[in-house]
Amino acid sequence: MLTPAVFQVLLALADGPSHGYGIMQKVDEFTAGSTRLGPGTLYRSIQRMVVDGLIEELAIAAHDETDDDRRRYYRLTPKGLATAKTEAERFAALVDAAQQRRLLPKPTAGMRRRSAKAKAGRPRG
Amino acid sequence: MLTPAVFQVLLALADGPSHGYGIMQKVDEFTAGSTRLGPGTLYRSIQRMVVDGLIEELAIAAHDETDDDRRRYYRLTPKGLATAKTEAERFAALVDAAQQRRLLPKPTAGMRRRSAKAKAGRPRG
DNA sequence: AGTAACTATATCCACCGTGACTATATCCAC
DNA sequence: GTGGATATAGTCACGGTGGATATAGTTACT
Repeated sequence: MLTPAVFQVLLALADGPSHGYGIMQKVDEFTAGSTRLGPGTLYRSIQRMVVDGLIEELAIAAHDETDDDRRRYYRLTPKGLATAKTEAERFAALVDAAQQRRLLPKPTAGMRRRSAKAKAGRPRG
Repeated sequence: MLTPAVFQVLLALADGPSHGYGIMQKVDEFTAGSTRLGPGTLYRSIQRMVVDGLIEELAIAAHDETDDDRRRYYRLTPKGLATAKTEAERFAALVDAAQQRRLLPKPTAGMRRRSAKAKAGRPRG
């Protein structure tokens, strides 16, 4: 089982490569402030994840050498992506259990997911 | 933020009152073995939750005095129910984020994944 | 140019939840 | 009554978390 912080970092990086501070902000977004990822937890989690092969640091030239020198960019490894999927399924099972117990409204068709996007590119099958 | 163990106990009790060992088994069910709640964590969590007013112990007469004397039954308090709902929403937001990032298939209308076997779903992209 | 606020990474420490093991006792089947 | 499952509970080491702190580069404002 992943730690919450690790899962959140994986989720943030599933959008594309980012640096520590950027990860923090993304996590802030999709958790709507309900969970805050402090710097201590964040950077320690990143270090552990690199060691575990879930993420890898990008060379400076790989993103954009013109931006802030201090930034260190990371991206998901295939292993990290697979791990994120597995963990997401585990979470989905819990949410499912919560729905069955009426703790959450069951998702009805087209209800409150992001409404404005009619585009909806389906995951290519 | 709730600890994972506490949330699982709340989820188990959302089905109705149960005792410690029964809670353990229910958690085993809806997590499909992906998370195991050991006795140490379970009973300590229960104690904490009683103190915090999330659950309360039932008097023996309240359930069935004929069954196992050792069993101690618990049920959700209104506060526990509300807490479970809040936490479930937090989890749902994470699952939502995972879906938007293609880590999980999006639930399409009519395709309700309430049965556990829908797990694998579609061959990922 | 000076300075304040924000960006960015990193470490330290106390707290506490977890997991695994162990202990104890009761229930049920044989 | 013996054995295995049921049932509750305590102990202990491990480690993730949160918050504070440190340090320094960047940007905005005057």
